[in-house]
Amino acid sequence: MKRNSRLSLALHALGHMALEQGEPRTSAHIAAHAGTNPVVVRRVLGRLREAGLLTSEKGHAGGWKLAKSPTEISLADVYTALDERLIATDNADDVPHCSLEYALRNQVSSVMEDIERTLIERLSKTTIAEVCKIKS
Amino acid sequence: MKRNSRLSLALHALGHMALEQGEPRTSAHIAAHAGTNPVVVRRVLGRLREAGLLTSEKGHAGGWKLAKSPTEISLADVYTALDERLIATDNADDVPHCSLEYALRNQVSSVMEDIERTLIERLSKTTIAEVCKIKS
DNA sequence: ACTTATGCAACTGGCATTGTTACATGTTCC
DNA sequence: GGAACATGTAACAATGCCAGTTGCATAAGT
Repeated sequence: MKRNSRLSLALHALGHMALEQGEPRTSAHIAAHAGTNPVVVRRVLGRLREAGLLTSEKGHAGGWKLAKSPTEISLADVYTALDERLIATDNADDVPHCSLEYALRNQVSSVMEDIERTLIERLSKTTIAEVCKIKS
Repeated sequence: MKRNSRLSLALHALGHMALEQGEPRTSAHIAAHAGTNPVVVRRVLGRLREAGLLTSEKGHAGGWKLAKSPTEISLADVYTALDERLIATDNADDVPHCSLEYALRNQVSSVMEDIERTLIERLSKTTIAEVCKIKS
C-alpha cells in the first residue's frame, strides 16, 4: 500500500458501511477489500471510534458499524479524527539562530494554518452520504 | 536537518541574498549558515536557477546571485520552482477496482487541488522583499 | 598549473509509515 | 464450560522517502 493512505482507507471503509448499513463489517473483510491488513484497518478505524463515528463489537456477529447516519459524517470529521495533516508543516523543532529565518517561519506557518482552516471548512461541507451518491 | 526543509532553505538563502545583493554567495557559505551541506544547497538553488530566480557562476568569485529584484520574487515563485507539494496528495498510482474508491479519490483530490490553488494565490501576494523588511 | 566554485551521480543513514506476527480480551453459540 | 470468532494492542520487520555525504568532472579566475 502507499503512503499516507489512512484517510483513503478510512473513507473507503466508511463509504461501504454507509451504503450497506445494518450488519457490522469485520476488519478482515474490510482489509481484504482494501488490499491491506486487518490490524492496519483496526488501527485506523479505532481512531474513528474514539471520535464517535464508529462502534465496534467483539465476538460472533461482531465488527464495525456506523455510529451516526452517513448524512451526519463529514469528510472533515474523518480528517480531524485521524489527526491527519495533509498540509505539510515544516516540523523544525530547533530554534533558529537567525532572525530572518525566524521571520520566514512565522510568515509561512501563518499562511499554512490559514490554508488548513480553509481545507477543514471545505471538507466539512461534504458528507459521506453525498460522496456515496456520486457512484454506487 | 528536518524533513521537507527545501522550501525553508530556499527562502532563507534568497532572503539573505536580498538583504545583501551584489557579491555572490557560495553554496559552502550558505550551507554553513543554514547548518546543512553544500551539495544540498546546490540541489535546492539549482531548481531556483532553472526557474529564473537565481544565477550561478563557477570559479573564483563565483557563487549565487539573484536574477531579479527581491520585489519581483514572490513566495509562490519559490514554491512552484521547487515543485513542492505542501498539500499532501495521496499518491496512489494503482487503479482502484472499486467504484466507490474511485469516486472518493476524485472527490478528495478535487478539494486538494482547489486548496493548492488557494495556497499559491496566497503565496503570490508576498514577495521576498516584504518578508525581509519584517526583521533584518 | 593551481585554486575555487558549481554540476552531478551514487551511495549512506535516519526517520516515518505500513505491514506482519503474536497474544490477550471479550462475546456469542453450541 | 468450551470452541469459534472478532477486536485490542504490543513488538518487530519491511518499505519508502529524503537529507546528508562522498567523489569526481567541469569551468572560471589568478
